[in-house]
Amino acid sequence: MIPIGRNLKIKAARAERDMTQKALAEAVGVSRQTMNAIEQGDYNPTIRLCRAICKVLGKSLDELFGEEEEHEESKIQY
Amino acid sequence: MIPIGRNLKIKAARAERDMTQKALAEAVGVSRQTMNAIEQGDYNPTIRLCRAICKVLGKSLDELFGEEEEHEESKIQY
DNA sequence: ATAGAATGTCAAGTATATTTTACTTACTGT
DNA sequence: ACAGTAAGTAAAATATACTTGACATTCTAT
Repeated sequence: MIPIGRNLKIKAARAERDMTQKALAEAVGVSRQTMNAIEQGDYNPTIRLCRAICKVLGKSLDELFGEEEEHEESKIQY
Repeated sequence: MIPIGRNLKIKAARAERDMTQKALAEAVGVSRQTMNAIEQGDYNPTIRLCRAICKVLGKSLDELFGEEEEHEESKIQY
Protein backbone atom coordinates (compact mmCIF):
# COMPACT_ATOMS: atom_id res chain seq x y z
CA MET A 1 0.00 0.00 0.00
CA ILE A 2 2.74 2.49 0.80
CA PRO A 3 4.29 3.43 -2.56
CA ILE A 4 7.95 2.58 -2.77
CA GLY A 5 8.97 3.42 -6.32
CA ARG A 6 8.85 1.23 -9.40
CA ASN A 7 11.58 -1.32 -9.76
CA LEU A 8 12.76 -0.87 -13.31
CA LYS A 9 15.86 -2.93 -12.65
CA ILE A 10 13.83 -6.10 -12.37
CA LYS A 11 11.99 -5.21 -15.54
CA ALA A 12 15.31 -4.65 -17.33
CA ALA A 13 16.85 -7.87 -16.01
CA ARG A 14 13.74 -9.72 -17.11
CA ALA A 15 14.08 -8.20 -20.55
CA GLU A 16 17.71 -9.34 -20.76
CA ARG A 17 16.52 -12.89 -20.25
CA ASP A 18 13.39 -12.41 -22.34
CA MET A 19 11.24 -13.49 -19.43
CA THR A 20 7.66 -12.53 -18.87
CA GLN A 21 6.32 -11.51 -15.45
CA LYS A 22 4.36 -14.72 -15.41
CA ALA A 23 7.43 -16.82 -16.16
CA LEU A 24 9.49 -15.08 -13.50
CA ALA A 25 6.68 -15.43 -10.98
CA GLU A 26 6.46 -19.16 -11.65
CA ALA A 27 10.24 -19.53 -11.46
CA VAL A 28 10.37 -17.97 -8.00
CA GLY A 29 7.12 -19.51 -6.80
CA VAL A 30 4.81 -16.55 -6.35
CA SER A 31 1.74 -15.34 -8.18
CA ARG A 32 1.94 -13.16 -11.27
CA GLN A 33 0.14 -10.39 -9.42
CA THR A 34 2.77 -10.43 -6.72
CA MET A 35 5.58 -10.02 -9.25
CA ASN A 36 3.68 -7.25 -10.93
CA ALA A 37 3.09 -5.47 -7.63
CA ILE A 38 6.78 -5.66 -6.78
CA GLU A 39 7.78 -4.16 -10.11
CA GLN A 40 5.14 -1.48 -9.64
CA GLY A 41 6.49 -0.81 -6.17
CA ASP A 42 3.15 -1.54 -4.59
CA TYR A 43 4.88 -3.46 -1.91
CA ASN A 44 7.80 -4.60 -0.24
CA PRO A 45 8.95 -8.16 -0.71
CA THR A 46 10.59 -10.43 1.77
CA ILE A 47 14.37 -10.84 1.63
CA ARG A 48 13.81 -14.47 0.77
CA LEU A 49 11.74 -13.61 -2.25
CA CYS A 50 14.33 -11.02 -3.27
CA ARG A 51 17.05 -13.68 -3.08
CA ALA A 52 14.97 -16.00 -5.23
CA ILE A 53 14.43 -13.30 -7.83
CA CYS A 54 18.16 -12.50 -7.87
CA LYS A 55 19.01 -16.14 -8.32
CA VAL A 56 16.70 -16.59 -11.28
CA LEU A 57 17.78 -13.36 -12.95
CA GLY A 58 21.47 -13.87 -12.19
CA LYS A 59 21.90 -10.56 -10.37
CA SER A 60 23.00 -9.57 -6.90
CA LEU A 61 20.80 -8.08 -4.20
CA ASP A 62 22.66 -4.81 -4.54
CA GLU A 63 22.06 -4.77 -8.27
CA LEU A 64 18.32 -5.39 -8.13
CA PHE A 65 17.32 -4.02 -4.74
CA GLY A 66 20.24 -1.77 -3.86
CA GLU A 67 18.95 1.77 -3.67
CA GLU A 68 15.37 2.79 -3.32
CA GLU A 69 14.07 3.51 -6.81
CA GLU A 70 13.86 7.24 -7.63
CA HIS A 71 10.51 8.71 -8.60
CA GLU A 72 10.01 9.55 -12.24
CA GLU A 73 9.74 13.32 -12.11
CA SER A 74 13.05 13.82 -10.31
CA LYS A 75 16.64 13.64 -11.46
CA ILE A 76 16.21 15.01 -14.98
CA GLN A 77 18.99 17.49 -15.77
CA TYR A 78 19.65 19.52 -18.90
CA MET B 1 8.63 -19.98 12.19
CA ILE B 2 10.53 -21.67 9.39
CA PRO B 3 14.19 -21.69 10.46
CA ILE B 4 16.40 -19.83 8.02
CA GLY B 5 19.82 -19.87 9.67
CA ARG B 6 21.27 -17.43 12.18
CA ASN B 7 22.56 -14.19 10.80
CA LEU B 8 25.95 -13.85 12.41
CA LYS B 9 26.95 -11.11 10.01
CA ILE B 10 24.54 -8.69 11.61
CA LYS B 11 25.82 -9.66 15.01
CA ALA B 12 29.39 -9.05 13.88
CA ALA B 13 28.57 -5.73 12.23
CA ARG B 14 26.79 -4.69 15.40
CA ALA B 15 29.86 -5.62 17.42
CA GLU B 16 32.06 -3.49 15.12
CA ARG B 17 29.94 -0.50 16.02
CA ASP B 18 29.49 -1.57 19.64
CA MET B 19 25.74 -1.49 19.22
CA THR B 20 23.27 -3.44 21.24
CA GLN B 21 20.28 -5.23 19.70
CA LYS B 22 18.05 -2.70 21.39
CA ALA B 23 20.00 0.24 19.97
CA LEU B 24 19.97 -1.18 16.46
CA ALA B 25 16.27 -1.94 16.72
CA GLU B 26 15.55 1.64 17.74
CA ALA B 27 17.79 3.01 15.01
CA VAL B 28 15.88 1.14 12.31
CA GLY B 29 12.47 1.55 13.94
CA VAL B 30 11.49 -1.97 14.91
CA SER B 31 11.10 -3.74 18.21
CA ARG B 32 14.02 -5.37 19.99
CA GLN B 33 12.33 -8.76 19.61
CA THR B 34 12.13 -8.31 15.88
CA MET B 35 15.87 -7.62 15.65
CA ASN B 36 16.58 -10.59 17.85
CA ALA B 37 14.36 -12.84 15.74
CA ILE B 38 16.13 -11.75 12.58
CA GLU B 39 19.54 -12.50 14.07
CA GLN B 40 18.23 -15.84 15.28
CA GLY B 41 16.88 -16.53 11.80
CA ASP B 42 13.38 -17.00 13.13
CA TYR B 43 12.07 -15.02 10.27
CA ASN B 44 12.41 -13.30 7.17
CA PRO B 45 12.50 -9.52 7.11
CA THR B 46 11.21 -7.18 4.47
CA ILE B 47 13.68 -5.74 1.97
CA ARG B 48 12.93 -2.31 3.35
CA LEU B 49 13.95 -3.35 6.83
CA CYS B 50 17.08 -4.98 5.42
CA ARG B 51 17.97 -1.73 3.68
CA ALA B 52 17.49 0.18 6.92
CA ILE B 53 19.73 -2.24 8.81
CA CYS B 54 22.39 -1.96 6.12
CA LYS B 55 22.27 1.81 6.24
CA VAL B 56 22.71 1.95 10.00
CA LEU B 57 25.49 -0.63 10.03
CA GLY B 58 27.24 0.77 6.97
CA LYS B 59 27.15 -2.47 5.00
CA SER B 60 25.68 -3.54 1.68
CA LEU B 61 22.75 -5.87 1.17
CA ASP B 62 25.10 -8.45 -0.27
CA GLU B 63 27.36 -8.21 2.76
CA LEU B 64 24.65 -8.67 5.37
CA PHE B 65 21.98 -10.64 3.53
CA GLY B 66 23.87 -12.06 0.59
CA GLU B 67 23.88 -15.81 0.92
CA GLU B 68 21.59 -17.82 3.07
CA GLU B 69 23.45 -18.49 6.31
CA GLU B 70 24.91 -22.00 6.47
CA HIS B 71 23.89 -24.25 9.33
CA GLU B 72 26.46 -24.78 12.04
CA GLU B 73 27.36 -28.40 11.53
CA SER B 74 28.31 -28.08 7.87
CA LYS B 75 31.32 -26.64 6.08
CA ILE B 76 34.06 -27.55 8.56
CA GLN B 77 37.12 -28.82 6.71
CA TYR B 78 40.48 -30.11 8.02
C1' DA C 1 -9.33 -4.38 -37.50
C1' DT C 2 -8.99 -8.27 -34.88
C1' DA C 3 -6.89 -11.85 -31.82
C1' DG C 4 -3.78 -13.07 -28.45
C1' DA C 5 -0.48 -12.37 -25.12
C1' DA C 6 1.66 -9.42 -21.51
C1' DT C 7 0.66 -6.18 -18.24
C1' DG C 8 -1.90 -3.30 -14.78
C1' DT C 9 -5.38 -3.18 -11.16
C1' DC C 10 -9.08 -4.32 -7.61
C1' DA C 11 -11.50 -6.82 -3.92
C1' DA C 12 -11.68 -10.50 -0.59
C1' DG C 13 -9.27 -13.97 1.64
C1' DT C 14 -5.02 -16.38 3.87
C1' DA C 15 -0.30 -16.53 5.60
C1' DT C 16 3.13 -14.41 7.96
C1' DA C 17 5.99 -10.32 9.51
C1' DT C 18 5.99 -7.25 13.42
C1' DT C 19 4.29 -5.36 18.09
C1' DT C 20 3.35 -5.59 22.85
C1' DT C 21 3.71 -7.60 27.28
C1' DA C 22 6.07 -10.51 29.97
C1' DC C 23 9.12 -13.97 31.70
C1' DT C 24 13.72 -16.21 31.62
C1' DT C 25 18.68 -16.74 31.11
C1' DA C 26 23.43 -15.01 30.57
C1' DC C 27 26.86 -11.49 31.44
C1' DT C 28 28.69 -7.59 33.65
C1' DG C 29 30.53 -5.03 37.50
C1' DT C 30 30.39 -3.91 42.61
C1' DA D 1 25.72 -12.41 46.52
C1' DC D 2 23.39 -8.76 44.38
C1' DA D 3 21.80 -5.24 40.79
C1' DG D 4 21.58 -3.93 36.22
C1' DT D 5 21.84 -4.57 31.41
C1' DA D 6 21.91 -7.56 27.10
C1' DA D 7 20.03 -11.37 25.01
C1' DG D 8 16.71 -15.33 24.10
C1' DT D 9 11.85 -16.95 23.98
C1' DA D 10 6.65 -17.15 23.93
C1' DA D 11 1.61 -15.98 23.39
C1' DA D 12 -1.88 -12.94 21.66
C1' DA D 13 -2.96 -9.11 18.71
C1' DT D 14 -2.24 -6.20 14.50
C1' DA D 15 -0.31 -4.89 9.99
C1' DT D 16 0.89 -6.24 5.76
C1' DA D 17 2.86 -9.60 2.23
C1' DC D 18 0.90 -12.74 -0.83
C1' DT D 19 -3.04 -15.60 -3.27
C1' DT D 20 -6.98 -16.25 -6.13
C1' DG D 21 -10.14 -14.81 -9.47
C1' DA D 22 -11.74 -11.56 -12.44
C1' DC D 23 -11.64 -7.64 -15.50
C1' DA D 24 -9.38 -3.69 -18.11
C1' DT D 25 -5.62 -2.00 -20.78
C1' DT D 26 -1.61 -1.98 -23.72
C1' DC D 27 1.38 -4.23 -27.18
C1' DT D 28 2.28 -7.33 -30.75
C1' DA D 29 1.55 -9.52 -34.83
C1' DT D 30 -1.36 -11.14 -38.54
